[in-house]
Order: sequence, then structure tokens, then C-alpha cells
Amino acid sequence: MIKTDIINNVSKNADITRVKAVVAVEAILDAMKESMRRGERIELRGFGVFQVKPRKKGIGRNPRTGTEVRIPPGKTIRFKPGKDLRNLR
Amino acid sequence: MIKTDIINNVSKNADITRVKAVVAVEAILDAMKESMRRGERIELRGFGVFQVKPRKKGIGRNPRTGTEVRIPPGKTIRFKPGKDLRNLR
DNA sequence: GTTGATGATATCGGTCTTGATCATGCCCCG
DNA sequence: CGGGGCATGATCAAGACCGATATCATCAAC
Repeated sequence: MIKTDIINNVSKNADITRVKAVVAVEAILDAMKESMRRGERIELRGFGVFQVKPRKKGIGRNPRTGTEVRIPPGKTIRFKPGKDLRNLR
Repeated sequence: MIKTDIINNVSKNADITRVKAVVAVEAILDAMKESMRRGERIELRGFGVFQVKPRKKGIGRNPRTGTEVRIPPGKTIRFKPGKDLRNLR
């Protein structure tokens, strides 16, 4: 599924024009990106939670050469599925 | 950030009524949930990719009692940040 | 049609996930 | 706008799985 599919689906199910659907999807993704960039946690009950977490790691490795590579500390985005998405087992 | 915040943001930036924004957000999350439930991969260039992956794990533990708990194999949803979200380090 | 982001791949270390339970707080509904 | 229902966070241990690297082909997005 790609962005276009979501837009079609939204345009249809939310009963708004395709153009509005495009803008809405863009707006949502944008809002989420900005929020995450600010290091915030995004909680959507029933769907899941996006959480920006600090990464402490220190040693990586270049699979191609086998050389050790330092992994500078940084941040990672973790997505934790909500109740509705945890029952796929 | 919670669902309400996104709705406000969308309503404002996409220039659609608050009600439409609510429906749009719900529609999008719903579309994504359904897709993932079908085991599909959701790719949104520049944002990230949601991928349903099999999980092998086997042993967990109840923190309170220390009792081992079986964790049957199942599926997990992995979110891989896109280019725009990988530069938060 | 064009542009450029993403997948795949290999290796090894160490962070993180997973199930159960209680308290907190998000979200629905009046 | 406030109350209540119920999803979610924190917690434990042990083992599974991620992440770093570079390059080409593929395909999402405009």
C-alpha cells in the first residue's frame, strides 16, 4: 500500500474530494514528522504510539569489510502497535 | 502529541472543517490498520515504511512472580523512518 | 517520463522486546 | 466541559533482532 492508495481510500470513506484528501494526508504526515522531529511522543489510541527514543549503542560493523564502525549516540523512532494491531498473531 | 492535536493541525493546514479533519484522520488510520492486518507493507516515501514481520521469540517472564511465560510466535509491525526522519541525531 | 528514495545483503554486539498487573490518563459521550 | 471506561506505561529476565556500511535495481511521487 502506498500513499496514493490511502488517499483513494480516504477520499472515498471520508467523503471529501480527492484534492482535499491529498492535502489532508500530507498535512497529517507533516504534522507527525514535525512532532517527532521535536522529540515528542505521538499517541493514537487503538492504533499505536510513535516514540522518539535515545540510542546509546556504540559498536557497529561494516558487513562488507567486517570493520568495526562507531555508532554515534542519536535518536530512533519506535512504533508500538496499539490494541487493534496487536492481534495479528 | 495526541490525536486531537493532529486533528487541529490538519483542520488548520488542510483548510477543512474540524469535523472533516476528524473523519479524515480516522479514515487514514483505519485504512492503515486494515492494510497491516492484511499483512501488507505500507510505504510512504519521505516519511517511512510500516512492515509486518514474523516474530520468533519463545520465552518471556512475569516480573512480579518471576515465572517464565511462553510467547507464541506471531507477527510484529516495524516502522522504518524515511529519509526525512532519519536526521534527528 | 523523470527523479531520487528504498530494499537487499553480510557481520557482530548489545539494546530492546515480550507477557502479566496496577495506576495513569486519553478519548468517548452525555 | 466533566466523568468514566479502558487502553497504555512501567517493570522483570533472557534471548531475539536492530543497526552501521555501500551499490544497483526498483518503483513511489511529481
